Amino acid sequence: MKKELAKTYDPKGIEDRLYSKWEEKKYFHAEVDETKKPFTIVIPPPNITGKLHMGHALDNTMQDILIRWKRMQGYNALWQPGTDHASIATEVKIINELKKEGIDKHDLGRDKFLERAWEWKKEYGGRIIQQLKKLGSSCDWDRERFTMDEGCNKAVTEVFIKMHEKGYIYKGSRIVNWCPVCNTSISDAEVEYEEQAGHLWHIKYPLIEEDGSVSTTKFIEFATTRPETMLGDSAVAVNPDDDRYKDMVGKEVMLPIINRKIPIIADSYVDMEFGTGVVKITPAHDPNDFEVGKRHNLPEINILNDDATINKNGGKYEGLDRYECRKQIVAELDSMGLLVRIEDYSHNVGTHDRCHTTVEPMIKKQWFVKMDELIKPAVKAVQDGEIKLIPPRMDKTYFNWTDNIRDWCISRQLWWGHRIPAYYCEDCGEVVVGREMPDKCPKCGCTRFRQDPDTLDTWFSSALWPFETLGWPEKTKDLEYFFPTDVLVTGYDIIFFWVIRMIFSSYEQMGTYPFKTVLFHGLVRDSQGRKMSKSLGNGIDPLEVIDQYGADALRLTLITGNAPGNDMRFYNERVENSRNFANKVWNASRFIMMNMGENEKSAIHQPMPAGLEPVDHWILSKLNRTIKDATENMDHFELGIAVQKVYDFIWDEFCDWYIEMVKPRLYNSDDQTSHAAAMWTLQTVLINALKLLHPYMPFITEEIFCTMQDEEESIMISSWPVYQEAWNFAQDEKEIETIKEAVRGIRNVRTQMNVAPSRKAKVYVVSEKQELLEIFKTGKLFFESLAYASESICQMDKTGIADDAVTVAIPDATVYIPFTDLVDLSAEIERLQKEKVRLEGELKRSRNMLSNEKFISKAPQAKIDEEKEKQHKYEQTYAQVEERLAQLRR
RNA sequence: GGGAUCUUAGCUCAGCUGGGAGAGCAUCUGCCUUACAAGCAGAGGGUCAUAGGUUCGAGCCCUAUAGGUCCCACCA
Repeated sequence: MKKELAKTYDPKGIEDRLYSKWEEKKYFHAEVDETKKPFTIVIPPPNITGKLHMGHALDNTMQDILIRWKRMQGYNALWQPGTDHASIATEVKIINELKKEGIDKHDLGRDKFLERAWEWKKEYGGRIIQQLKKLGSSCDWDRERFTMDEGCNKAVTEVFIKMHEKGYIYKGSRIVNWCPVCNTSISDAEVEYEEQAGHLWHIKYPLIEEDGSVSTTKFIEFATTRPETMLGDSAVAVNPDDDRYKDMVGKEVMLPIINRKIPIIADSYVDMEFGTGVVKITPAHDPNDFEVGKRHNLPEINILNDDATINKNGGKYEGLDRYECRKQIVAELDSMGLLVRIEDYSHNVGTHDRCHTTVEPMIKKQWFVKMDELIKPAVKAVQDGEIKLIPPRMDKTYFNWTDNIRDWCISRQLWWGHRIPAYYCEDCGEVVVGREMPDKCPKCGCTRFRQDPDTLDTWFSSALWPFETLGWPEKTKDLEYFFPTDVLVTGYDIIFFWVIRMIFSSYEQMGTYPFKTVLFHGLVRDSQGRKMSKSLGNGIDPLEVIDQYGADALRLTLITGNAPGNDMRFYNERVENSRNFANKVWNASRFIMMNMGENEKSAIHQPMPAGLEPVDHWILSKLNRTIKDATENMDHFELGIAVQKVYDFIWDEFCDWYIEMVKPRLYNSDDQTSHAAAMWTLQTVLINALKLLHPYMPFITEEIFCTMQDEEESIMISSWPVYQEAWNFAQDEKEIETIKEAVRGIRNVRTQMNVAPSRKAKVYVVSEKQELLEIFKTGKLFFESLAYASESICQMDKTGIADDAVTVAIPDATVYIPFTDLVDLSAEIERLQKEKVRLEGELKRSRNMLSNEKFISKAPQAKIDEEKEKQHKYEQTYAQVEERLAQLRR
């Protein structure tokens, strides 16, 4: 069979065609099959707001590699895909879209808003899926899910109810991070701290005298970064061990402006070293103060509305924005003589990671998940190694989270998301958690209910992803067969958001952990090591890279030279190298196909023919080792190392040596046996190498595989190569390495002596070891061709070799090349004489220069040194040339 | 403040359990040799951050120092 390939590999057209073929043939689809072992990966669902970025490309390439590899190994491989509703991210997008149309979300109303959101989902939800397909992802698209589809909604409701029944979900009053712009509470993890220049206002409050009057002489001084919160102060605190204030504890101060008497309390939270050692306590607007307030039973006075304007508790300041209020309060305190001084102060301010508004700590009624019990099995899983994190150092990050776990605030004041299945009795306020609106109130018997307006944190549904996608809460066959999944591939940045929550949710609901291994990757950064971001405009669009270089090149680039969990830099030169490699593979294949006879059957299922030569054994042996090593590396999730080995094998061993070595045999049709052996080996090695490469570069390998042979219809369902003893030829391997040494040595000599490529020399291999000479004799043809030798003569001693022969030492042997073979004697003498004259000229010039007093005294030292060095070099070369000339004239 | 991680060739990075210092790009020198110039053959270039220690032996283990990055917490 003889087929032609184009001269360079052009991925355009090929990729889409092959992907359609795979989809049509249902290769990605997995069904329960008890005769096979399952291998399951569940995709980290990309946001429906999303466009494929480099992080996705990396994440999904890694998953696809694992899935394709396991599929080839005979596993029933399922890659479960889907998308995430991403509540706040999507809601913000839609709000912005509405804003452009001049519509406010509240004017639109909840139902209409949700209609818009679903339209959004319909329009953009599929976009990223198309992009994943471009990458070559072999997901089972028949099973595509969405975190807010009916099944997931059922799962979420079920989990909420069960956890509520068990007491893990409760409604509580807590300080939450409140975003006044998004009008919602946000989790700790969504708060970004920014260093901001601010001020420290030193303020004093007057003490209350014994007789109840406000002192005009005694004050207590403290510092604050947020003077406006004084409106909600309910105490002033000092450290109980602080001698300076010991006698003041228990007394009261007068809160100015508001004119409220508040106590001076002692609490160890106060740091004596900081400022004056006094802190004002505002339980409703500071998390620490909240805790202090709880300990001392202080009133929690909320002074802010949800939009961060002052509420009625702020008295005359009601209605003002928090910053405007700050200004006015400072001014008023100043006018009262209570402002001591203002200090510049830079401190960390919490901001909302989506809109960068400064978050406001506020007391709110929210739904929480109690974490202390739930987290225990999640800790144990990693401690006991039941879940392996790769790289293992991620354990530390993991435990860092679990050790400092706080209850999880799961309610969000958003519309787009799973609505909380809690209902409030309109009459008595009784809370009923259930699958649907209750008929009547269990407490007062009335029938009027309203559902909790809040939705759940988007991670609540993501936490159930590994089992809800397989049918839970129904008891499905899929669930029984494919769950728990095998590997989770994700970025280390969402260990807490997602990984931990999946682990405890799965353990709680399923009684088992959701996966056995978590493979982490790092961030893809730009060429300068910066995060790729929209605001910097330094993002590289994976789709553009695919368009320019092909998906295979992109995939290879993302995997090569990167270790698990490490960040990587991305730049085009690296992609070019990958593209070049693709082209290399393409051309090697093209070469092999060009040499296949018109009606020659491919070697794919042919047994090893007789007459294989040592070179053939050598490359089979090398292939065998590559199969073993690469597979072992993949077993350990060392994808970068594995593919590097395949790359090196293909380029360095197969292309640069083996193909060159067999060329003489291919071009010479006299020896049919030798020719056939070479052809079989070429094809066998290529096909196996393609298979090793397929998970990394699925398109090009498939295209070549299908062009080359008709016996199998796709490489992606072919079998993964297996190491076999029959392909182990340690002796031949060693021998060929010796020949390579010799060839390299000869090439070196030729380069150093500047011998024209067209000039062929006689080569003598001299060794006392008869076996070694035999090896050179067997490899005669290719040895001569690689060493540019006209003839190679193997002998045990130096008889007949001229004295002027150039020597190349290799282990156990010496190679001699007659000098006159390499260089034309008279021409060389002529060249050397010319060189001698030139050097004499240079030396004269240099000597003149260095003996010139003006030059020595005025030129910069560097210049002089440089000239001296030059002179030295000339002198050396001159001596060499003279010696060489004398030698040649003899 | 706590933690993690990094510091290896000019650049970007591999280097798995301690024993050969490596790749790609860049540079220099030859080659358009009938698979590939997106290529071939060669070359130069590194006290593996610094200082100690453990070891027969350290890029790899330990301690300290310096610098970079990231995460967490956060003091009014």
